[in-house]
Amino acid sequence: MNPVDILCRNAVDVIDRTELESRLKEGRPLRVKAGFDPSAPDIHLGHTVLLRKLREFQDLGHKVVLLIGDFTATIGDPTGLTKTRPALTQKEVETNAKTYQSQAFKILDKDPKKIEVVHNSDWLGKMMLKDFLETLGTRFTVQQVLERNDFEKRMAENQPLSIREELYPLLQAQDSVAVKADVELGGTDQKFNLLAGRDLQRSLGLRPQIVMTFPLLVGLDGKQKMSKSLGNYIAVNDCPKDVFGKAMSIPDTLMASYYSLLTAEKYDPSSHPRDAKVKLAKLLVESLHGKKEADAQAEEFKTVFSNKMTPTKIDVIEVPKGKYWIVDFLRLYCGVQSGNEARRLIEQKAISFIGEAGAQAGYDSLEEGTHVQFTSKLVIFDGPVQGDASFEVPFTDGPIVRIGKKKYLKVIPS
RNA sequence: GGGGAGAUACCAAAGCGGUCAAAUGGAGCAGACUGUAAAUCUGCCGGCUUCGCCUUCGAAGGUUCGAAUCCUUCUCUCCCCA
Repeated sequence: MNPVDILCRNAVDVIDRTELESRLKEGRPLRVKAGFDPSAPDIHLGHTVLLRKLREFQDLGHKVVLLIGDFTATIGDPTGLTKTRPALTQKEVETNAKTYQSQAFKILDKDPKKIEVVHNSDWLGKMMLKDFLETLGTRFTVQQVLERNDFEKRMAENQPLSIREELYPLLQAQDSVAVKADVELGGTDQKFNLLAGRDLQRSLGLRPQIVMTFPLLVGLDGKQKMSKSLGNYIAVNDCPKDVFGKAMSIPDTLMASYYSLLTAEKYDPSSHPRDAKVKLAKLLVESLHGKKEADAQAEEFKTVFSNKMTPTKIDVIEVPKGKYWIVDFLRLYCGVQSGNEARRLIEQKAISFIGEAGAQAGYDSLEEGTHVQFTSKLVIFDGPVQGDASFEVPFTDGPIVRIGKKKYLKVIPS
């Protein structure tokens, strides 16, 4: 494949492709900009679609300008939102910005010749109101900005739209001028902002950047774009187990797009959906945590879900010696939100104690998989243990508490 | 500056004096089933050692035996006119 085809793979818009071709022929490293607003502490696979593309540019010898939008994050990109985005404090932004960079480097090439990390507070933070009004304020009209799809939508739905949000695209455009971008990448929802950069450069007599947009990765729910705030994401920093598990939970219909946007492999629609998904999950774990983890997770998944066996690695909880009422026990040590939540789980037979019983009263005769049942006032174990809502810690060998299908906790007396 | 509409649980949205811990949908959790933690179906979904009690319906006061529902002030949002 020639470089242009590689770079344009998966792209939705390339404005303009012939320009891109001719600029690639100039034989110098192009400055390829992509901006990320550190609005949440971690980045997810949705971001990696762009990061992977940036990496392709790097591999072809170009220079990535990774723009951390620490200034714009305090504004809040209104893209795709139907309501005002809460602005972050300077401090939150700073913390997030740090983690962003290290996470982005999981995908990007760290060679200083191939990357430049910049923060837009360096120029936007210093911009005087006068400069702003003269440079940006005269080059865009309100109508142009309001053309934007989501602004239009918000107006139509009588949702608030703050002036600050409205100015966001202008700031992003200014970023392109500041970093002298040859190319800027973004999600399809960024098209307007990216084009604003192109317009501004042109109107300032600079070479307009080439704009490339890429599909938004659909989140785990199969409906909305992957985003932190919707909770439908796989984070770059998720542990291997979560990456694998979350990947397995995507709807089948998403597999083709995940394959093409997140892996180098091709999706084979004729293969068994489960196998295809296992392969996908492995590839994703591998890209973030390495091959070894990927294989291990695949094995583990088979054990726990396909063969319905107890997982090999279980989180351990330390519980001080003493007697516990089962509801308190779940709430205090097992991460159950409230007493009512614990009751519900018990009623729904979601709680079981697995393992060799110790000699202590309360659960000594529990069989493997015994259910703990809750009736109006008393907690009654299914087995021979009667009417007592409590049980003892320590155990000679603590039981494994199983909550639902997924969560296992090994109790260790402390 | 003038006039109108609105603020309900994680989100959306009913309710408009007691039967409201608050309909319904989505999200979430659990269960059944399956090809997986897909899909589908079922149950749960403020808190509390729970036949009961406590705290919630923008905020603060007030009317009433009783308020998410009525009144007053305040805060915020939207629409129309200027």
